[in-house]
Amino acid sequence: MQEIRSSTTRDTILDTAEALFAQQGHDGTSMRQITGVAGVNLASVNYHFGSKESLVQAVLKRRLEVLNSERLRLLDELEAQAQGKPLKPSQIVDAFFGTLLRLAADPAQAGSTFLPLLERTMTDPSDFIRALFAKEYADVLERYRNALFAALPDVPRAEIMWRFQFMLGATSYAIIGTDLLRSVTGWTVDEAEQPDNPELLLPRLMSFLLGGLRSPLPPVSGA
Amino acid sequence: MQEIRSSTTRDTILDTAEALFAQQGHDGTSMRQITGVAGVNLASVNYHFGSKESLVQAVLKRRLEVLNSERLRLLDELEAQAQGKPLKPSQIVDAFFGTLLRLAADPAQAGSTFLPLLERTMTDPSDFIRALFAKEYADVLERYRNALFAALPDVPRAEIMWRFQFMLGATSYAIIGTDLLRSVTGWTVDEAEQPDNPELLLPRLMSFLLGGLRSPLPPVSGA
DNA sequence: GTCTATAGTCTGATAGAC
DNA sequence: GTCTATCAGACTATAGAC
Repeated sequence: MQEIRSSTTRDTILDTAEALFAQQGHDGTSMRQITGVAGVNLASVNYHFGSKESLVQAVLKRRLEVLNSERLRLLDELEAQAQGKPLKPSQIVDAFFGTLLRLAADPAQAGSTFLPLLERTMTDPSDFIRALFAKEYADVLERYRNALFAALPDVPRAEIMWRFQFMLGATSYAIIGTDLLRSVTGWTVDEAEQPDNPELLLPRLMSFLLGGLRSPLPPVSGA
Repeated sequence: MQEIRSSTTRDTILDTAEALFAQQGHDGTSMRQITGVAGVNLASVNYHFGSKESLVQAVLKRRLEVLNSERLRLLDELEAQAQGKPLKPSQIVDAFFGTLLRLAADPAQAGSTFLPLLERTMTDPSDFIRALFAKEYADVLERYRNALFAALPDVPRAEIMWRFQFMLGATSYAIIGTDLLRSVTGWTVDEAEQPDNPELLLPRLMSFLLGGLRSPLPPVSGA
């Protein structure tokens, strides 16, 4: 499909735009700034991507494809091993949310810049963003939803959906956590650790997510 | 300080801007659009607020003051009742996060429009937004942090901070939950319930948060 | 206090030379 | 494919009449 050694200008634009969008949002970033920092011509964005909107989509899509295909691959693997039996909730949670955090440790995927961007974009109500997410997430969410339903047959499905939503939020804030709590609250981690190191963050998050997922059902769900 | 019966133009601008910011973000909303929808003159924003940036701050500040003073009031009340003994984690969590969700049910505080705006703004890295949050949240977070430390003396403080962060995220996504999961995933709640009814949502969230907060510590924290 | 008119700057996009 | 030059429109902010 693509020549092996293509890509200089196009990828430079993608990388630069990704970094700037993460810092300033796509609204707050002009094409002039992107091309200026990238050292390419202003017109090249329109030549390669057609419009700014398409550039935003391309930036997101490049990473989402990697993220979600890895999630699907892991789920395939787990289900093959289980041979038809339901998976353990912890396996599902790790495959979905752990994959996201492990991506943050992968410089090849620009994890440390892409993940804050992903988080900010998740809550962006623009139509063209919502459309992209709906498309990119459709398969993965369908598969994981069914896996969770099978893993937790006694929990009402509406409850599982809500808890999935809560887990999404906790994970999002885990990703931007270092920035957010520190800047808003001035709280500091007094221990000698790197809080943005996913090897430390992941077990913390997993423990929290599984505690929440398995917690007693609220009175509401006693249908 | 303020005349009892003042406020038409100024409050109309605040209300309109709040609604538009929630839908489109403050970047994506122009003063022309605000004044157009509000039916006031373009120049009146600068007259009443000085600049667009100040208007954004005023919109946020108006609600944050109500939210956080209620949080402080509840904590005062709880601590007075406890007479020096540590509070229960569930009391603290409900006073902090429950107050946020109960605001969503209060039409007088425009909860259903303000809360999505709050969520989107939380992750906005603009300096003038961060400065506002730091200022508005300083007291509340200091008080609640200490209450949690006292309530959970056996849990390492760094762990408590992280779990607080995770709870913030879960709550944020609980607020925008109806929109997010539904539009991105197409998932529907098949039961006959109003998912955005906080009387149903609150117990669900509380159950999840407390399950996460109390879950076994990850190996990391075995310091 | 409210308005009109406009200054001054920025935006995304494109036509056309090379 | 890459560039310059530029268009047409949007923006915030303000000066000044009423």
